[in-house]
Amino acid sequence: MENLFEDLISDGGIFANKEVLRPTYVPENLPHRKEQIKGLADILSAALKGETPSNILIYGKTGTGKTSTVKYVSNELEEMARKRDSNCSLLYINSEVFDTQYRLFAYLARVFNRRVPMIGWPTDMVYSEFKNGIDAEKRCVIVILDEVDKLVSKGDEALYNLTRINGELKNARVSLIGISNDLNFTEFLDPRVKSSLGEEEIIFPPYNAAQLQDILDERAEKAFTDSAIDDAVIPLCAALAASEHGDARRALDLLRVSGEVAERLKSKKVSEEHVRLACEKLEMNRVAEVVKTLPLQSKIVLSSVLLLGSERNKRRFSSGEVYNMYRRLCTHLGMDALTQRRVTDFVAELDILGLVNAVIVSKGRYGRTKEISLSVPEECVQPVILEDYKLKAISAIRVRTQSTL
DNA sequence: CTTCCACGGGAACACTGGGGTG
DNA sequence: CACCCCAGTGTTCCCGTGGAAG
Repeated sequence: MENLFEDLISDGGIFANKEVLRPTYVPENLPHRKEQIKGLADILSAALKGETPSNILIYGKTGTGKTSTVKYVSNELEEMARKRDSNCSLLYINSEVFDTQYRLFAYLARVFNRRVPMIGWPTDMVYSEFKNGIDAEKRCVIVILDEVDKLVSKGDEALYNLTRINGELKNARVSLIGISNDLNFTEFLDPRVKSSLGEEEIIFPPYNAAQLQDILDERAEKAFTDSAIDDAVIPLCAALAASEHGDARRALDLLRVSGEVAERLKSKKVSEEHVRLACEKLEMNRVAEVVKTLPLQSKIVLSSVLLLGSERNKRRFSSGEVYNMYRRLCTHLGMDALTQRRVTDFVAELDILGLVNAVIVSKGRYGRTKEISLSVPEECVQPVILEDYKLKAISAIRVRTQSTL
């Protein structure tokens, strides 16, 4: 009797090491980023000489290698610091996780062995705990704030304090590296913060198709077994990703999923067809993932658009229609409806997430609305929404409205 | 030019989960 | 223990505004 897993683990030998294709993997060679690596290293080398490096601001869209580059350079720097016995450390902080002033300082204070609760204290107290903690010995600390725009969206006080902290320290020195997806985010900053944080700027331009191809080639070498992929596969992945803002992460995902698809289809080789399937699958997953993590109210708003779509034979609806349907849904579900104002915010969010398309149109004499339409296939959204146990009752509405047609 | 309706910015408020103090 | 302080989040309230049909 053959074991159930026999087939599944004796892979067709497509992958040699799949980890290489994961976004968290930091390669030892980053193609087409020589300039940025050198720039970063030049600035940070000051830390090894016992000076304080300038603050750095790093710009670039998603998947342009910002995080990988910074991590790579940090590793090198830390290694050298260890060799030379200089007290210099780097702290990587994802500002999406520590997205408020309080949380950021509380985390930093904890890193320097101060006991600080994650909520409850006045912020200035947390701040001075952190300050005392870091100043306890002579050292140089480089704080890396990834996705720094997320932190700024809730006020720039945190950054303001961080950029001024050196003036209050006796022993330690702090420099900052801010990483941002948004090229314009400094516009909302206090000018003092802006000039201090942006002492040095490094830009990561999107990769073009040829560069993406180099990246993929390099990784594919390690990830796949010999001649497991068709010659056309990598150029295709590169081209598809390049058409979407040159996102290397996406290109790598595409390549990995293509391989997985081929594996599942028991194919010996990854072909162009597999890439196309992978592309669809990724898009489906993306939508499903986004919908799943939506807040409850937002799901209801989305359902309203969905229901309107199945009730009338239209695709675009005015915000009034959507809001009415939303109220109906809420009463049906036995929950309190939010105000129209609030719902417009949800619609705007859904718009940004790309689940819905909303355009402001002025109907002259008859005022102004947003025309809202679903911008992803219905069958991607519907099942995911019904997964939410609080929204099960929606399926009942659906049946009823259809039978009244 | 008026008129209409929802858009969307901003202030205010409510609530939560934690602190310290007497 | 009761009580008030604090940051953070989600919400409502208020209101000025845009812009084409009438």
